[in-house]
Amino acid sequence: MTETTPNEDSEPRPAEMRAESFHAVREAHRNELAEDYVELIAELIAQFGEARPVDIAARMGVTPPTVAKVLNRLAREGLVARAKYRSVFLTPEGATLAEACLRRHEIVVRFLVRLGLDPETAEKDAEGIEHHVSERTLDLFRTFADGD
Amino acid sequence: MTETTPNEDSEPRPAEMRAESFHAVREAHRNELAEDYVELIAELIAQFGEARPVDIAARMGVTPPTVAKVLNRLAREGLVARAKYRSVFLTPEGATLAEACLRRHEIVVRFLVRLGLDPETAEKDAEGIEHHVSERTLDLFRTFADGD
DNA sequence: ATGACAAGTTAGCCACGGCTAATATAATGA
DNA sequence: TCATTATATTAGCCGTGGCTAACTTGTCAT
Repeated sequence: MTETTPNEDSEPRPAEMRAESFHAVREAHRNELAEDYVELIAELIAQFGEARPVDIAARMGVTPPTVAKVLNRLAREGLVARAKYRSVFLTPEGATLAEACLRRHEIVVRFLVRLGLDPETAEKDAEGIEHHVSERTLDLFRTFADGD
Repeated sequence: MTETTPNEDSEPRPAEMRAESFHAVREAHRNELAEDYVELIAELIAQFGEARPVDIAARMGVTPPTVAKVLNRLAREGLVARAKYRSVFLTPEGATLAEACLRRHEIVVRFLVRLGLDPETAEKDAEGIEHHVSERTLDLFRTFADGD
């Protein structure tokens, strides 16, 4: 069975097109955590004037050492600035990313609520969905949320 | 920093509620790859009568050794059955999971298309979104896709 | 029947993001 | 002040899922 060509009438998506989709998903996963952190940091700063690892940990639902590791990566990637044993701040790039994420998050939540979902579940689902929504889809979401 | 919600003194979500959301997302991620594989294997079997690692690799966009590793995990978890150097098959549990995934995938795609997205992008986005949609949201998607 | 090629596996590397335990620093209050 | 507590970091473990290189097995044609 070495045939690579399906002889059925229903046309399945070509293998390399599929591969592309999964590539995109893996790509999204790599950015996902960074976006969640940056978004959260922005919120904490807005709320408390600073973002402490202990607060990040509580809200992300992980332990402080995990936060430390991730923050190191974010710092390495230029999204976050920090001094040892001090609070975390966003670089300009980090702030830009955070803003974009917040906007996208808001759109997804509003969309889901408009669709009829309770705000609670909407928040939860949005957390997972927001990183996998293309620009085109986001536009459709926004339009729909804004009143169709 | 500007407020993220129209109401300035609106309560931010409690920390542990947020943590719960992120927990759910991480949980989803752990199942995600398994679901994608099982779904793909089901399709390959339907199409060719068997699922070969080399075909899985091509469609997942990864190398054969990666496929081998993941298949080992799936076998350990009882989703997949296999003999060395032979094709892969689904256990009853694997088949059940695959069926559920295919259904969900279909619903998400139909929903996105109904929203106005081109089928191509719909497929891509669905690949990422489908694993993060709660039952409640899926119901709403189905309803919207089916008529309205 | 055998030799060449395709396919599958194993070994071994890496980065990531979880964790616990131990340590270092900061902040607080008696 | 200084001892205690709270917070942050480091060290070190684990599983996962990428990869390449090397090896084994299967398949097919001659």
